Amino acid sequence: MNPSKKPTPRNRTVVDMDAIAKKLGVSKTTVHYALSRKGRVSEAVRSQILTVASEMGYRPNLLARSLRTKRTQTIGVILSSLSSSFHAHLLEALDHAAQHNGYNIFLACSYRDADKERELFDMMLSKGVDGIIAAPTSNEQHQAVYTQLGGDGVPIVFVDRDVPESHIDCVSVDNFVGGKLAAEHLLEAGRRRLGFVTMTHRGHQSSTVTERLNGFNYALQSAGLPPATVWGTNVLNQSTGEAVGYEVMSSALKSGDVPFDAVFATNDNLAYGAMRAIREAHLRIPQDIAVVGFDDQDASAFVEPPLTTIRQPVQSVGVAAVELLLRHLKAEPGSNRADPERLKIEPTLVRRGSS
Amino acid sequence: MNPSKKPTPRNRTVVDMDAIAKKLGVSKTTVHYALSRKGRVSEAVRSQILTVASEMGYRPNLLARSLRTKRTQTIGVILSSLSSSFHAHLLEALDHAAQHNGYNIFLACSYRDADKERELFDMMLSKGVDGIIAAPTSNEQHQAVYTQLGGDGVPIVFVDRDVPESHIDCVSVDNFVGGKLAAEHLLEAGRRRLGFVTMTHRGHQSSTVTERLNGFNYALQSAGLPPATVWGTNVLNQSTGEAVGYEVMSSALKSGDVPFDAVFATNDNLAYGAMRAIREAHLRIPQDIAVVGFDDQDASAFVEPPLTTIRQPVQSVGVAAVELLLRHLKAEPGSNRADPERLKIEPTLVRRGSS
DNA sequence: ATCGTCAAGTTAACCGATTAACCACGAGCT
DNA sequence: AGCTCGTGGTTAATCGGTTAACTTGACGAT
Repeated sequence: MNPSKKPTPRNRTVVDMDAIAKKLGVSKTTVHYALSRKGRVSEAVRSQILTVASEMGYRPNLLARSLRTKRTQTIGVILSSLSSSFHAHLLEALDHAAQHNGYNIFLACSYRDADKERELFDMMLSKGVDGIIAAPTSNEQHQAVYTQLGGDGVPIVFVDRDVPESHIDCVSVDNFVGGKLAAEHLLEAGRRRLGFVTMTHRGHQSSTVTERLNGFNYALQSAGLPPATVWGTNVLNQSTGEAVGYEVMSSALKSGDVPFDAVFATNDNLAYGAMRAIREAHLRIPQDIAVVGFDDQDASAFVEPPLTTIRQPVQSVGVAAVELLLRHLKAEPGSNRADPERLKIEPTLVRRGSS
Repeated sequence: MNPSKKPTPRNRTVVDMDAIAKKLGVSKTTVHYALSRKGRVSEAVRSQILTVASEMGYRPNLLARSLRTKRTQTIGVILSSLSSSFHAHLLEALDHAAQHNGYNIFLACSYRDADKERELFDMMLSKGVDGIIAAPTSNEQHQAVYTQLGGDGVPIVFVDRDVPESHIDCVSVDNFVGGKLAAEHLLEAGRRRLGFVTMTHRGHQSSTVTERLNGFNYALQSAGLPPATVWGTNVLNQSTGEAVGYEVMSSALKSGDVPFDAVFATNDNLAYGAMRAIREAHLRIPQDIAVVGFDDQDASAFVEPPLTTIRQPVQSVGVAAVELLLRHLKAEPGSNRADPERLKIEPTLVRRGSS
């Protein structure tokens, strides 16, 4: 505002506890005790220190504190993507829960690259996070993660994807049940020729998708039907789910005779794309083809027709993950590591117009 | 896997540089020089140190390093929301650009709370981030932020929202142009009775919305038309844009006679909701009411009808913000702070079926 | 008068990596 | 022999906050 008056006097010297101590003629320790209201400091001295500290604009150096106390009040979060609706909501839930408990988030995205993911684990441990919440990208590297956990006593919690072979706690949605719910719903509505729309990343199908498919087929089998036909494609670049769903469904419909009367997409984005392809083929939803998605994104109740979908309780997953991690942080000293805790949260079916 | 064999021998003692030094009978300094390939170390000793380090599973303590070097290779990111599509994509772009340049992200969400935002700035500075990228929530606190910048020489870059009164660099989308594009497009299509759909948070309208409205009205005025009617509502809780758009449009249409032949929504989510309300009122899009959104979210090309919208080049914003910040980090020593750099990135109109 | 106790501070040693400054030794030169 | 210089190291201080252990003086009890 006022360019003639510098915002702060060229204060090149750092305001640390020594600066405050010197100014008041006391020792650094006393300043520390006053600021942390812990040790024995007279009320008079304490209040002086407090005022001087705020006058000088003292700001504690958390790096120094953490170096000594071995606590950073920071939790590392590693996700395979940040832009998807699911991950975005998950991240917000994690941040919210963390902040609520006095922690902050150190974030990194692995972009579904298992090597990068491993690097990120190392990086986070080096930076001193108190714990890590990660959505593991692939299963191949569980061994390494497992070792890391044992190695430094930094608790880890997996979210979204489980790694059954590891000894690491996990909070995830019950994807098998989700797939089963979708199939049961479609069967109930009289559909018999069911398709499954999905995608793989660099040749890798995520375990969540596999579980959804297993649950889906389990329900079909229980009804005496053969497994669903899987329509999918592999993507390398970062194409959107919508585009993939559209492509996959378009080519499935191009064959001439419509091979199914219902499709289950492994996420809502794929479903949006599939729905457009169905419309463009002049077929009606749900009369000709029913569509069920997975996620229940905000938009799903508003597309045309409103999308029937399996709701993932993202919020709950995030909160549960943070709470689980925090429990470990409090228990701490080489605690008697019982069997890993595997929290499975139930998804629910949301019936709408598309089925 | 093999429970009888511990993953790592109960290695309670930390593996630090001293441990390596002792094991080889050299000094800590030599270890450091070997590891950082900087000082004078013979090839023989260096390779020994390297192997021993990896054998012992040495992992540098970056807290200690940062305390000494005053660099954390970390940039703080403060956003007002994490779950919205725009913020999610922005965050991914920031993370990607940061990682690409050897930095990592310390994340915190302000939840549109200016007080919390200020706390977060403090927290990040305390934790020693090298710079901060923030989407400022409100304009009231620019003064404080300005002071902080001058105070500790930690560079700050604003994204998304500008704070014209501050002396802080900013990368944002040109929202005025965005609004103008939307209006010009609708006028060109022969629409004359234009509505503007928006929402406020806890009574506060974000400056981006104001700019979009200004640009919109500017175009109307240039065409000799009166300003657009603004249809909006205030939200306190975290209701979705879709729900708000639906509510607002429903009540606008309830009046009986349709007061407009086109609406411009300040984001695509609002547009999705508005479109549903229009459909439910048995009006046709675009024949009866044309709809234009803002963002160009992934889903927008796939909803029915495909949504005409103003595309925000989120990717570019993120990359530009990181690069701008990095330039400051490299320039550093109390550099001659010229006028703040204000990068405005042009949005583009994406014509689709809804208009 | 003496000892114990306690409040109020102080000293100094960390935490682990970095870095300026210094040292020892051998080769090369005059 | 004496001097310089370069190589390959070492020592010790430092970053800023924390914490165990110690000091000092006052006061009460014995």
